[in-house]
Amino acid sequence: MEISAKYNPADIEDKWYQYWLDQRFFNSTPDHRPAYTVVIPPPNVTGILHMGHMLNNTIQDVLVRRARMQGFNACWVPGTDHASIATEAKVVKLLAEQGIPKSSLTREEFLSHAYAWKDKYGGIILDQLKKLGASCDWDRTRFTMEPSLYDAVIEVFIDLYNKGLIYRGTKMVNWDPAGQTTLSDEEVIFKDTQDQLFTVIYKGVDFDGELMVATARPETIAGDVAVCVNPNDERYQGLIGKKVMVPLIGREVAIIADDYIDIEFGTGVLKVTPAHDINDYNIGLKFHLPVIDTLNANGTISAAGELFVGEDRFVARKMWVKKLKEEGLLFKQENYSHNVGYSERTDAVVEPRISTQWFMDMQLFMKNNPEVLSSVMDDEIKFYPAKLKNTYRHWMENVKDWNISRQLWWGHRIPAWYNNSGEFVVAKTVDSAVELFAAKGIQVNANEINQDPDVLDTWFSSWLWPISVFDGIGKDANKAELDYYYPTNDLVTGPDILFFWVARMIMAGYEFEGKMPFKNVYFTGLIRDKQRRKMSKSLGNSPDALELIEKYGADAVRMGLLLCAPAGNDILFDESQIEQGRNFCNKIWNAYRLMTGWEVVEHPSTDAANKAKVFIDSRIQQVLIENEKFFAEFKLSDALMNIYKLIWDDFCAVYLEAVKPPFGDPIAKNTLLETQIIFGQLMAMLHPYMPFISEEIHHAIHQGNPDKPLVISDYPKAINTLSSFPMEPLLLVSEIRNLRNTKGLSPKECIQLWIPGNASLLIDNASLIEKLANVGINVIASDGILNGQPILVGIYEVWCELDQTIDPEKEKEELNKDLAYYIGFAESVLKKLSNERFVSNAKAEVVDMERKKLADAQEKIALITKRLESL
RNA sequence: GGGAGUUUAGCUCAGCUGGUUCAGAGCAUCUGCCUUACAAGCAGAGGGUCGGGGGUUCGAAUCCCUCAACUCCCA
Repeated sequence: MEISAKYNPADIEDKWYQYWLDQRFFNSTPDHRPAYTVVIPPPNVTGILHMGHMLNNTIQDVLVRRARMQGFNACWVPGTDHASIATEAKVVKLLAEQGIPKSSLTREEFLSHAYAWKDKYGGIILDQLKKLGASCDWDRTRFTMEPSLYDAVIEVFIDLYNKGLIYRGTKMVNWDPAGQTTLSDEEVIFKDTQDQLFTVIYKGVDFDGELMVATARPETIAGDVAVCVNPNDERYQGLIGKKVMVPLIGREVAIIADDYIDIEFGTGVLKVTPAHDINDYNIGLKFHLPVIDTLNANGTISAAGELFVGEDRFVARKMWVKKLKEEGLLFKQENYSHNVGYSERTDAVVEPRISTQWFMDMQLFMKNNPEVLSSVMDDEIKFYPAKLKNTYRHWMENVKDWNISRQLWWGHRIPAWYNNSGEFVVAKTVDSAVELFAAKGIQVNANEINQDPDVLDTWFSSWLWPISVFDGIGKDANKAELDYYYPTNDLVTGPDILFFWVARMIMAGYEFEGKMPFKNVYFTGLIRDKQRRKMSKSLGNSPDALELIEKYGADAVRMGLLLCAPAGNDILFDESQIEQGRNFCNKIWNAYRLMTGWEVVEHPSTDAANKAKVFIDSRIQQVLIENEKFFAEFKLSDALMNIYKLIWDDFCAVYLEAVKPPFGDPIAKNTLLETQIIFGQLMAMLHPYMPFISEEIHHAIHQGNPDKPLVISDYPKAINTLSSFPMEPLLLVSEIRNLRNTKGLSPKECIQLWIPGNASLLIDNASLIEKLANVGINVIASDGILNGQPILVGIYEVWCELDQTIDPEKEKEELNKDLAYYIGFAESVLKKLSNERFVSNAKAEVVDMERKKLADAQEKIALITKRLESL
């Protein structure tokens, strides 16, 4: 049967994935083995797979598959997040396109639309992850709004409220006029924005003259309740306490003084608008000023704004400017760049707004749970890369109360109940709410109280994820399962959700379980294009993830993504990396193809094959040892590169070439057997990275009937006792090939080589050298000198038969160059060694090493000198 | 405005607490090869004052100071 010279992943990947699923290899139930647990960062339920997901989930899969092969009870829990504001925004948009405004719908109607949307698109992304090879336990798939996880969120809210950690309060919050909801501080993205700074004239009421006030937001002038200067500002000393007229509005407001004012900024005069700026709000509190809210929830001017009522704030700004100009009240306008907050989800400019919302008391929370910070700082929870510890600490030490209520419908509804006079209780059901009212001495009927219409921040549910996926919250908690899988081992996620999610999972872990949620956090980088731009739809630089898999195969995509993905570094994506992955698959495929073509015969292995086996065994051990270290530090790219080189350079280029019989000849049965075992080991090492092709080869070399499929086979273990293979024989091979290249000799032409009798490292491996370099080896006396081309290998000088006469001048030139280098080198080492302070201060090993370096160099110098003399 | 980080070959990155001939890897490049596993390949080669300057040290890519450029986080 002819086997294709090109590896064809499409034939193979679906077959094995289905097989793994059918055999339930990804499923986990608690047993006697130690658990290895990963919870997936739940993607948005209606999301589709993009490059970031692929990177993130490939990393998780590598970790999970490796752990599974190492004998852990590996459990990777998949699932999706309801993504409150993101999903609601999508549904609202879709309905609007159908001509249905959200405001025309009842809560129930809207939710049924939202669920319909979720049922249609929900979980697509999980199926896409299967294409990637993700070895999740799909029976454990969870959704943050499914009943039990919903209940967990509600119970946690009630619990925290009863502990005094959640409160209802009125303060300035971030308002998203597009989503028409409040946001947490983390959901506000500050961006440098080009605006205009307007200098507006405020005429004096009880003094002659006027004040110049600089503002970027003239549309909020109607909300001015004072103007403020710095008490130390000489320009305005006489004016404090006097009054000015609010332009176009005609309200008289006082000139007050406060240290907060920056004398340097603008004109040194601030218009105080408590409803629309947090700093103004604080000044307002201090001076007991009224609050005039001139904006509606949707960002249009409210009746209190008096002018341009109903216009959007940005339209109104232009109208204000025009009108001020007309009235001669605009002194100047200039370009101005400053930071403006945007909604993470809707990208609308966020408005500061005074509002009554639910908050979590972070001060108290952190006081109750000091481990949240200390566990990370003390490396009980390890961050990779560790530099993010600083960021984490900084956030933790400055964290403000968490606004957890959202004016949305898609989410976990806040379990608070209000009576007609605005009093409230927090209870899971209306009945218990009635009882709680009664306990407070308030008699109400169930139909007299209303549940809070708002829902909770998405992150208020996902912060429970590592616990709630095991049903670990609440009185019916499945503690046995939780104790087995929790704390989870590794979390793989992006640094962009360090505060949103990682920090809060740590908080929830300690608050509700008294334990960390995970032991290690691996932060991936962002995927960017080759020009370091972020991937985005509008730039069109984001490749379709599934198309890539289709074109190159999942193994190739996985390898391409991981080749250059150290923790915390951005990935500069380029399709050529995936081509490298594909080429590697092809290389492996052809190694297999080579083996299938051999006829087998019962005779002993060749000596070259035996030597090659010693070589490859030692290399495998070396890589296993190195990779254990790499994995311990989450250096997955380095470990992969190590395996790549092991397979390509050591196995294919050296081992297979050495055991390969001459064309048409059969191979010794034992050699083939050993080759298959070695190939199998290599595939096992590769399997976490490239699961499909490794499984395919594993089955193929066992004639389709291995003891166990690779996915649950043992990961090869390092044996520390194996001695290493000397490098000299392969160096010599390389030198001979180089010589052939420079002299234009065909690789087919066998050339004779003379090796001195004391060069045991070379003589022991003569058969290997002969096979790889196509030479015939003759052993001569150690001090014999022959005609021909000398080659220096380590400290040995070997001679190569050449028909071509060599140019003595050129030869001398090269030898002199070498000589100069070694003499210089020896001198520097000698200088070091004759330095009293070096010998006394440096470690003994270092000094010994230097002595050996000197000895080797001197030997080489002698060799070169001898050669020069003979020319 | 505050904080963190980065700067090593054309590109992407390794080089841990200073000391293996330490200046490395992969890719790219160049040269020669259609050598019956693989041209998605084989063999070989050439690339760097380790951002600039200063200092500590017997010894600095590595530690300290300073300047410059870039990135991220927070307000």
